[in-house]
Amino acid sequence: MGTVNESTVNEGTVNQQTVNKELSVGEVARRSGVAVSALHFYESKGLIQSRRNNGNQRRYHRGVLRRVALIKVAQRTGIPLAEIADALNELPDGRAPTARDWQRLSRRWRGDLNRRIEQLTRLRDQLDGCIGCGCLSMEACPLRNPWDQLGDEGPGPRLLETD
Amino acid sequence: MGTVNESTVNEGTVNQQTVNKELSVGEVARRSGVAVSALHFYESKGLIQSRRNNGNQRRYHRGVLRRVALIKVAQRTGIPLAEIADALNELPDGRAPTARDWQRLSRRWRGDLNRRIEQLTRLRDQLDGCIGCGCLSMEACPLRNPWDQLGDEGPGPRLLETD
DNA sequence: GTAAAACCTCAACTAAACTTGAGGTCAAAG
DNA sequence: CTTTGACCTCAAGTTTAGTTGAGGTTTTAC
Repeated sequence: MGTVNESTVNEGTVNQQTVNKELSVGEVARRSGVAVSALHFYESKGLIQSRRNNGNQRRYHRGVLRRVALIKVAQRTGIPLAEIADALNELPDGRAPTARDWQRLSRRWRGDLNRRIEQLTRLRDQLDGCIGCGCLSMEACPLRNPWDQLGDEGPGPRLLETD
Repeated sequence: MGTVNESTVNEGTVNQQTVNKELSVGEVARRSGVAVSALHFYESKGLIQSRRNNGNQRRYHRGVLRRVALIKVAQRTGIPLAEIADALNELPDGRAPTARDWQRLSRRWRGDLNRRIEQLTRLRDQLDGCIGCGCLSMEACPLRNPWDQLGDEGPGPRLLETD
């Protein structure tokens, strides 16, 4: 064993470049714009999966491209890999994810993204007035103060910060 | 030498809690919400300065509170410490920074912040449509594709990503 | 059939932004 | 005056997100 050409194993009668062809790690890297080492890394963190061919090389289902795409998108929104992994692991295990599955993820992250955008927007709106005018004192300035989250009653004004 | 009480050295006739009093690292930590170790760290990176008293303990000018405030604000906008340090080092060296000085910093960071907000907003606007509808393929989806920056002509559409 | 390109594993390194700990000094309170 | 808490320095550890390199195997191309 070990000398059988993969294409003999994997392909039926169809052309090489067809839908069913599995992807090598290099191909995924090229097509996704993510380094091979990063793909290895993602796999080690459970973000993507691969099967191995006869020679122990990774072979990816085409769906991995979408997963990687999603990972990158989520990262751009500022979500850490661990959370992305959690979310991805809630995708159905056996079957390929449906549009509805992707939508659920999308909604989940959209919330985070919205919160992040709001936070930054609030920050921006205060930046001029606040730093500019010189009111940026530790106790009085809404831009400042570490009690970012509402709830535990920190001293001082978090009027704008946390509304 | 070494036994003189600091208050003898530093204070005039005025009450302890007055304007001129220098702050210990612990006080700065408490008032700024930043850990002592972080203040040490900031100092090592040139973000803040202190003088030392007789016993080699740090004593801070009150202005440090504003600097720390600014550092935290800038960090929230996603600016790395090294860049914050650069910006802060452009503040006047001898005199205390004026409102105008702070404004200059403010403007500088406001730009970054705006760009970041725009990026995230664009991302959000595409997230539903794009992930939701299932168009998230490596080649065609504007959410995806690594050529984030316009300029070098990557293959494929970056219409929405980079406009 | 051989050489180059691609892959494999595993360990170690990088960078940012700090934190923790050890071992020792200083200062404020009783 | 002594104890306790605040400080000091310096080295090492932590987390996130990977990259780099050594040493070895597989695939692909001529």
